[in-house]
Amino acid sequence: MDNFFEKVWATACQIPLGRVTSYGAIARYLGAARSARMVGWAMNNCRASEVRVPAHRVVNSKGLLTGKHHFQGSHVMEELLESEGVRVEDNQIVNFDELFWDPAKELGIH
DNA sequence: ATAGTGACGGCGG
DNA sequence: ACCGCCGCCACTA
Repeated sequence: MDNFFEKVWATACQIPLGRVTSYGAIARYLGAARSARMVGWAMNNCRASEVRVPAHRVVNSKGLLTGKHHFQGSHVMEELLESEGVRVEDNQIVNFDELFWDPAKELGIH
């Protein structure tokens, strides 16, 4: 439907395995710096997408898994991250600053 | 049409 | 460094 959602999904799909990013980073990359919440909404709507979106690699700026409740299970998000080598401790990604992947920095500033 | 809410983020106290 | 308030945008009651 809306191209914005597809952009968010496409950006999320660019996240390398074992790396993570934040809603705000994606929002900035898409030129909608003040619409971080919309990115979250797009993630919520990603189930409508025909493409599998690694929404578990997207967290808030603090590396907190605030959206895990929206997954099928309450701890699926953690296990997915753990299976990719990302250490999660009490809804908090360990070494978040080191695992952080900025699309604007890696893919180029829009 | 107005008000409240939310997978966020930045700024001020 | 921690806590709280405000701004943003789309959706729902």
